[in-house]
Amino acid sequence: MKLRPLPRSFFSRDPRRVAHELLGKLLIRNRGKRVLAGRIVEAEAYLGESDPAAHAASGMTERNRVLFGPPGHAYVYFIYGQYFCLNVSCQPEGEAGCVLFRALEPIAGLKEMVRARGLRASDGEASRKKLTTGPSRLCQAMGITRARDNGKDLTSPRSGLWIADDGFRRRRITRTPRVGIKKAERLRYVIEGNVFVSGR
DNA sequence: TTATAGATTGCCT
DNA sequence: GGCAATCTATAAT
Repeated sequence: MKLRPLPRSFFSRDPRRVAHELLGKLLIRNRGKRVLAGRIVEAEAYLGESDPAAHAASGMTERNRVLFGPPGHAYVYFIYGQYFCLNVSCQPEGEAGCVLFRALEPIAGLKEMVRARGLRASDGEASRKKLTTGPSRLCQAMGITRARDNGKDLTSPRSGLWIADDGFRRRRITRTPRVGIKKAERLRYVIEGNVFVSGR
């Protein structure tokens, strides 16, 4: 399997375009000799300061500064007192915008993911499906935290967290409203029929 | 199968 | 002080 990192130019575009084209790509975590990988099956676009639901809505703060930096970098935020969510910055430097990773299909490092999620190998299919289905679940499975990963360059394998094209060609893509957002724009992108897409 | 409550921190008004 | 781009367990149907 040949893995090619996505170039920075891929992310220097409108988040809607990036979210759509990210489906089917791989999110890869290298931890020492171990490799964790999942295929992106669900993502949401968040626009810049014009998007009231985006963290960038009211300008740059200490928390969201990555969103205004160069494209292709990890924006990890802490939510509900106990969870993390992973985004990748989009648009040229100076302009905000990002894509939220909402669900992966586990590809490599399943045993590690099971352990990181606090499950047991014997837990069965129902819980196996919940391994990386949901923005905070996938962060748990891949060991993504704000302290460790916020600001990392996702276009470089050397950062230990990166995005690759392995030649996979996704099938049909559906658009729906974003999860937990009142304004009902269809900025959520999912691979149609994929079992690992999150609920709602 | 769906509905609801509770967890628990830090960001922003 | 209010509440969030969530998840889990438990209860009700």
